[in-house]
Amino acid sequence: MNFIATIQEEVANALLIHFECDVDSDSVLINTTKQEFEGDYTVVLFPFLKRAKASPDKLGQILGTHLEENTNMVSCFNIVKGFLNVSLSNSFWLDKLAVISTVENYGSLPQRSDKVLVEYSSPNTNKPLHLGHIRTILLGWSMAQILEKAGYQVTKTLIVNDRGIAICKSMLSWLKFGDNKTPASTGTKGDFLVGEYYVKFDQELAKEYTAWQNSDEGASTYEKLKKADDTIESFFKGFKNKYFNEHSALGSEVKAMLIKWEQGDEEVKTLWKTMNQWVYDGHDVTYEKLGIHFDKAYYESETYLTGKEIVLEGLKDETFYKADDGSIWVDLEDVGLDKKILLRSDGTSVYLTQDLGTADIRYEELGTEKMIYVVGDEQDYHFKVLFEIMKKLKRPYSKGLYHLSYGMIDLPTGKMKSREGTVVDADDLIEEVIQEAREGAKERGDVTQLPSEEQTAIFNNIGLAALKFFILKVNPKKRMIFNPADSVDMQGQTGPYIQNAFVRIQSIFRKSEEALPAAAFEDYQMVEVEKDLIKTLVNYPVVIEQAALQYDPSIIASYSYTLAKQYHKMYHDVRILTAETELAKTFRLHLSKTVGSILKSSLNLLGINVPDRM
RNA sequence: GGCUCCGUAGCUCAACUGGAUAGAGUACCUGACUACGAAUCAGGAGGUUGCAGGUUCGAACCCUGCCGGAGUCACCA
Repeated sequence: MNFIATIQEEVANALLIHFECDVDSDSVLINTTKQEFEGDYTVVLFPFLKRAKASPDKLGQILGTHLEENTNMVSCFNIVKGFLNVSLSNSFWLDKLAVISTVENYGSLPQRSDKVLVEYSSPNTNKPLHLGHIRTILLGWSMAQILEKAGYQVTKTLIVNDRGIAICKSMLSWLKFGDNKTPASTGTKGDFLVGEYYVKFDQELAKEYTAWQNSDEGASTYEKLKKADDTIESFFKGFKNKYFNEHSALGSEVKAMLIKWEQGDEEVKTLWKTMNQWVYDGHDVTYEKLGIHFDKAYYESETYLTGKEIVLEGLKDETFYKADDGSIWVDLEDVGLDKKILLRSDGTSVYLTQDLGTADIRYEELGTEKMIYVVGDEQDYHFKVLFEIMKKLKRPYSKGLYHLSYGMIDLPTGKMKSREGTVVDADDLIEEVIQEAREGAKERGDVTQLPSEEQTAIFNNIGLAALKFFILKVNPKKRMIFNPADSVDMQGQTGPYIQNAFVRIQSIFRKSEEALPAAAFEDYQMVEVEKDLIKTLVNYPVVIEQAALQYDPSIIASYSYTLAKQYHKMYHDVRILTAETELAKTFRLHLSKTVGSILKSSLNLLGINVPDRM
């Protein structure tokens, strides 16, 4: 099947036979030939010139002739400036299409026994999901699909940060200012309702802090602790944490609540459960709208204790050490990192503790030796540390850990900040793109006769395709800029553009009455646009492997765009149902059908569905 | 300040991991619907790849130094 490897081997063979050069066939670089030149694939000759002691033209001539004579696929070749361009024969490509069109699940890689876990989303239980979450969710979902296609057994998970001081803030705030309002009583989505009280807490705290700054105590603290270059403003900005921990009335109330929670206080736990459930219900609605789900959820509240045990064990076998105040640390200076705290002096856990526990629990339950964390790049350091600790603890899965680090999404106005109210809520954004799709479709009028539920499904489909493709087409590592005002495009390099190619294909098959004849078209002489499509189809498994290996869905995104683009061009350039000959028609119908199924398959890897009409 | 990442057309992104004249989309200008769906196709214009050196047959990519931006360096998560 892999003819590229065959070409590489033959080139290596020829070098050995004709020039006594022994080269590894893997090191023979084969590129797809650029559009401007004639040929399908290109052998780069430069690396062999010195060793073969031959000019590029002579070397190319000999290699090309060798390929012609020793493979049954090369039809001709040419040499341009050190590049050997070879063309594969018409029948070679026709064979490829015949095979691809009959293979079930084309593109799937052989099944492996490896189990992989993908973690994404990781929400807090005190606010709604926003644009940033959308990127993890889409990346995680897509990555899971890709890995499954690449043969892995995948479990999709999320970790919910359901405990800690932040959650207590919204709880306390609701108790104080909530008037017993519930999602049901107000008709507000649960995550938004809880989010309101979380924000409210910060506002009240800010008020309290301002008042304190103007009090005698505040003034004397400033005089006592200010540094030479401090202004009043800069001082109090820097002092904020300390104020919250040592002086704030609200602060001490919240901390008291956290302690009650840890002690299992009935009243606090009940409130905690109730409010968390409001948020989960809200988040579930958002996930549902996005068309994604999880196989299993983990909760920090259920894993942090295991984390503590791991830390204590590590202390026993001296992987970790205890400081004078009783806090427990790990020293990672031998691998170029810092010392990190794992357990506070009062015995409570920190962020790292929880992740240690979660990983162990997952491994025990699922046996996944590969775990992929889809988390923003602001946590690059955290994961470096986490993975090093696991190595030190000699966990069996420590070699299979990967942080799929993605860049933050910026707005044209700069960074999103929840405190400044510049976040884009996921729900709003989803509604917006669907609305956009709705208006676009209404204008075109192709679907307006359909029943309204069907229309709604189509609009959702198109809007989400636009949004998902827009985010997934960008390399995850890169920071990206998102302009919600322009919302998302539906033309050009977009999700709907690709969907449209699929819809056109469906439309053809609705119109063609006869059943598709058998794939007998050996004598058909293809035109360029048709061959280009087959070339792209042939590449599908390679692209999947690459995307899986590099943890990068954007590779799939650009692949499906290329395929759609080539199809649109062919559709425009040649007639299908009214083709010149029966042979051409048969060939094009088979080609169309295969392109359609690969478009569907590749979009599916991005979490995008294809409609039959739009 | 230390460490890490980033800088490509007006804008949003590519570039097969060191290969040919750096490609797409968008916006702008032109052309193509009585032809299988125009959410389409074709053409034009748009670049000193932040700057300066270096490495080699060849550099957006590797090395060095600047300039600009982001992240991180919490007993926050």
